[in-house]
Amino acid sequence: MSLKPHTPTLHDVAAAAGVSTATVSRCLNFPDQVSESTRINVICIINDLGYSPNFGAKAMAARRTNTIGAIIPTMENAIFARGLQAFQEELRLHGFTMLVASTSYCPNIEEEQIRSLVARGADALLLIGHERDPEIYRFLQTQGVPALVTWAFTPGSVRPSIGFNNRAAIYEMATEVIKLGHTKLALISAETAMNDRAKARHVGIQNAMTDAGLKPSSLQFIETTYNIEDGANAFEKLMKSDTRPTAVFCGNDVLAVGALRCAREMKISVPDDVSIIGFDDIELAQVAYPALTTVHVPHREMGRRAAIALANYVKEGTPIKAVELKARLVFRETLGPARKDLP
Amino acid sequence: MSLKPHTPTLHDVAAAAGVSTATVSRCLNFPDQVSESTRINVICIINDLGYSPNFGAKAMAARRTNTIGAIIPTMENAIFARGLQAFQEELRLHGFTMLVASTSYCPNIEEEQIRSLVARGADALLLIGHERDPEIYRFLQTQGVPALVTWAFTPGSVRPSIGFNNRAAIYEMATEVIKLGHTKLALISAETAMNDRAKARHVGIQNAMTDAGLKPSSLQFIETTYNIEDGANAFEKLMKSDTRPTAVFCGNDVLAVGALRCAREMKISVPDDVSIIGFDDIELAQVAYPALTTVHVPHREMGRRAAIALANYVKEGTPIKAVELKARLVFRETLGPARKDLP
DNA sequence: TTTGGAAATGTAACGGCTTACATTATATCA
DNA sequence: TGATATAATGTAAGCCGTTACATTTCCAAA
Repeated sequence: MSLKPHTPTLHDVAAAAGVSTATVSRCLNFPDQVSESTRINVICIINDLGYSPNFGAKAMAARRTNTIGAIIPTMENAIFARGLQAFQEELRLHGFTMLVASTSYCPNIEEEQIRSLVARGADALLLIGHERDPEIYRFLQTQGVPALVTWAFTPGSVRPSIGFNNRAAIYEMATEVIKLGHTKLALISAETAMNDRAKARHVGIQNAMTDAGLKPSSLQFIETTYNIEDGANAFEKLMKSDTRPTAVFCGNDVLAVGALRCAREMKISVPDDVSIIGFDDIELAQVAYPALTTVHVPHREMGRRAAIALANYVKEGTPIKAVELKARLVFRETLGPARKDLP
Repeated sequence: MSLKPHTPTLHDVAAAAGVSTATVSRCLNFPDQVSESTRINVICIINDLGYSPNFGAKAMAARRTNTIGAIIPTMENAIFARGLQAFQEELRLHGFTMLVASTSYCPNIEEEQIRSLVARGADALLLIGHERDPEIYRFLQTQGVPALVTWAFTPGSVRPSIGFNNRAAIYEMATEVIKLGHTKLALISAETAMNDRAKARHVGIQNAMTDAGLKPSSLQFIETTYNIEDGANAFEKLMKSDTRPTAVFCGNDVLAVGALRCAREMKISVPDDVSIIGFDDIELAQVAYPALTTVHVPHREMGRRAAIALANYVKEGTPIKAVELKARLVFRETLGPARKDLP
């Protein structure tokens, strides 16, 4: 019912400028193919009329959108924001626009979003993690839309990815934790269904336990969604259990901060009574009190590299090479030696 | 150069199904106008072929996209995330899709994003705050794209908005602060250029000071960008000045948390030595230590209402009514009485 | 059997832009 | 000055859906 007051089109501009639509189009897309006088004239008219090219028509005619879609699990916490920011900035340097969609960690919504972005003409897609219905990969195949997986790097995976080895990273951290004398470990994880990163982290800790002579089955494991509140709840449960762990790994910093808050409320001292370990190293981790020991994920670097790879692929057809980045352990204040005086 | 393996089109489906394109189109958009046998047949073929309608073509033909754009200053902190989440959820209920773009608080980028979303066929736009180049409003006018302003409610504004009165909210908080004996106040603000919310908050504090008999000019005022780091830096500067304030207002919780961190590093006790007040009440505020006294902004409600208003406007032409929501003061631990023993 | 109307389907114009190809204007050189 | 290369512009055929309108099919009632 919106009273569209006839949006100006290329034709209107062309008519007003006394040139053909082709010339106007060239003014916009290949300015140097047009004589200066014509160009200036046309540009003025475009401004006067408030003309703006219709994206749909343009995409259809050019069979190219210069748009790359990014589908992330959530925007509600900063975990993906930084990587995405870098992704976007780099993309822009290459003349691409980013379209974001979020899935709330739900595979169905993710599928829907993928279809939506493809329909919108995304020239390529950035996806988080490998694990999804093969049907989706097939769909992308038929549509001819390349997809790059990031935030994960699984050695030997079929699909190229730019990310880090989640398993190895947490393995390293767990090993350090165990060295400090911790034997009773717990993990507050994201839901592992359709989440290869979460699975890898789970396995990584278990591997470290095995290699250190601990029984991996003794790892207390809670799956939850990714909110501060959830972290607090899970932590409380852990602390009230009769096999209270001395070190609690968290699937991410958000969860860890929730755990930290809960510890404070319960008057449990961190790290004296219990150590808490995060994952991601978002800003929150430094601000938390005590500051969070965590695994630093190279968000920006991942985003940047992904953008370059995708841009080059779309523009030049350069094949995408898998890149393994390194996650780094960051020791701050929430990790300490295991308490010995407990039962 | 991407080897598009001929994306299937409506024609392909029609040919394969032995029907006309119109019938296929109807199967998709008005299934009940098609006989069941035809429909099933067509749907199967669609799946086999992996057909997905081309958004651009669809938008052009239907002259409607069912897409509403949202342009926010930043995704890097959670301030807008929650409101947007609610916006999106509600939009979805009405059959609309949301497209987000962020501006890094830069007017030029905002303009660019507005044009981009309009070009992409957004049926309407959600904007943060009133203040922007009038040229942009004119552009939206010619393009026939309605825009709704949110996150702000300025009484008597020409343009309808759904938000809260930034000035009044902080006025109320400042009045409480002054009641606690604070006379030396400071404000760490976002840049106020082209940011009516920031301006309103500045004015609100000054109004409260005036009304309480304080000189508004004594308010120490620092403008900065919106990162934790910036909050810390600004706070440090304030604490090192020779007119050290006893209460520091922050433009948002992110800045406040930065200030808090700095205070900890400088061994300044909060709230004994200095009070810190945030704005927004994002999750961070509860997690901070000490927990942040702040102004609770009804993010979700704003998002929801905005979605309803916009959806109804686009679908039925229902005029958009301005709505004033209430912000609420949340007293936690970072606000205390002014210290009396200081010079 | 005929007939009228509803249901199902088909036809084709249209939407706004790009671009290959054709045409015209301008500059360059012998 | 005329021939020719080059720059500038124009023409018109798509791109892929939707939808008004036309046509065909089907069924029930007469």
